[in-house]
Amino acid sequence: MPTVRTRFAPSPTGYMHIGNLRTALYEYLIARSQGGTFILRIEDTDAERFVEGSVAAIYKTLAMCGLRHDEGPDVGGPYGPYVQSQRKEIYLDHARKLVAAGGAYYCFCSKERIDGLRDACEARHEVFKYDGHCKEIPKDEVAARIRNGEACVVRQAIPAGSTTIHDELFGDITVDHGQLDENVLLKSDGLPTYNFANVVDDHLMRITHVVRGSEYLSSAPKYDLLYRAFGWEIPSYVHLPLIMKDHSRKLSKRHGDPSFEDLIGAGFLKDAVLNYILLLGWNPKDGREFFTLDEMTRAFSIAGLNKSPAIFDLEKLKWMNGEYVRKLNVDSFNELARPYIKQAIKRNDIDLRKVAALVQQRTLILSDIPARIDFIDALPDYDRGLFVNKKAKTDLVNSREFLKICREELEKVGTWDHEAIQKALFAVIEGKSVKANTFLTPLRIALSGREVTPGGATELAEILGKQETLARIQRGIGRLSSN
RNA sequence: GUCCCCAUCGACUAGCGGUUAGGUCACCACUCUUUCAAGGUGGCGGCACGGGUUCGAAUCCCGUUGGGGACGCCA
Repeated sequence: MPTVRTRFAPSPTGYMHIGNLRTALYEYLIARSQGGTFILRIEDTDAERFVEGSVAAIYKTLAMCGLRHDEGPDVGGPYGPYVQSQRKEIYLDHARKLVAAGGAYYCFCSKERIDGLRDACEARHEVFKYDGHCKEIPKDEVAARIRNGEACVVRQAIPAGSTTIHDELFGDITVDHGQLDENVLLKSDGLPTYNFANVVDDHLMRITHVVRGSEYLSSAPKYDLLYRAFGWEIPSYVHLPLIMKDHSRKLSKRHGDPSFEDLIGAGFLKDAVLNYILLLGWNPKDGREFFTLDEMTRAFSIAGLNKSPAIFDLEKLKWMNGEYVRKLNVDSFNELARPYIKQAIKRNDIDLRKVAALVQQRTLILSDIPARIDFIDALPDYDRGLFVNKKAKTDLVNSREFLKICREELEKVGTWDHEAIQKALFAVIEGKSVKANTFLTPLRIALSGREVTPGGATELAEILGKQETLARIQRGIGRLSSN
């Protein structure tokens, strides 16, 4: 059995879409799970849609996600070049061979004529198909017209009959050739269309598993016809279900849906994103949900792929991201969260590592961090109504009393660390037969001006420092004393 | 419109003739707690519909409905 070879073949037309990344991931996994080879090929045959910088984005994303390719434009390989715009001669040569073999023919129809045909069809509510106008031009006339420099394209010749393709996921699908259009394979600029370049390259690069989105499923019979006309072996097809925004719309940048770059920019972890999209169309059958790339490679099989489209659920991604954030070791989290923490905290007397330790346990996405901790920099204005909490059994009166006790006790604390603060306050709590919650809530409110905070009262006090803590307590007492 | 594909809780899914239809997210309740999270416990909620086949259908077949995809000198 030949080794499995898959390829990721993106067009450099913009950012990395979630659907693209998932396709790349599955292609990588199909290859690696069977000890195979993963290839990167750039499909840049449409000069008009080329976007500067998108090839760099492709490299960056693949590298970031650990989807290392064995062959590609940047790393080379035995079947290069791996950029389609550099393979022009190869396509031209193969187009000639295909014409000679009867699988294609030259077409001299102008774009205007085709457009006219298309418009007429549309007016009659019919599906446009090329009318075969140039199909029967004699060979010597074709040669003469080409010699004269007349513009032409190469079209696929579709014989009568029907084709049954085999897909690893969808099984056998039979299509009558009457449904198939004789599409352009080689454009008048000499560059191939996807239909042609894909077949030629996949064959020449020895791709064993052609993995792509299910939007290509209905044109697969045309590719089979091409392989056959060349006398080539047909590869295995794996058409993947689409990723949807909701029941009726594809996930797409146009609708404002996030790209991979967007998600990373919003504070999602790449491991979480990769793990989440793994599960959008594939499952391990044993209920496991968390996978490192290595674990994915070991667990993956085509049998676990799903046929129906999956809706991208940002809520579940957030949950999963939170799980990943919590599992991060302290140093990694520190490094990742530091920019977000600095965004909220400008003071330089705050131990940012301690802030990070608090915030790590309750962060879903990194970009949520600043809003949770900005009270550390400056105490926000707050309503004294915050001191009234039914569950904690606090009200204006006992809050004021407890804050005064806090002030007294904390003033006496020498070395300002968490242990000392806790010791001082809990000594009072134990002596007063009051719940810790009741006693500490007023302090937490006074220190933060917030109902919800990362960390408890003692932890906030430690981070703020003695002076600031006492000042804020004083301010709380002031709030509670005025009428 | 034509052709192709798909169909289990709101979402992701397990199930491949006999299950009280299972898990995860979300939601709700309770619990734990120095707030909120996290954790723990429980709950809500589903086989699109109609025919077959079968002793027995979520599972197999047909149809209906719904949804998606394709129909470019785009990929």
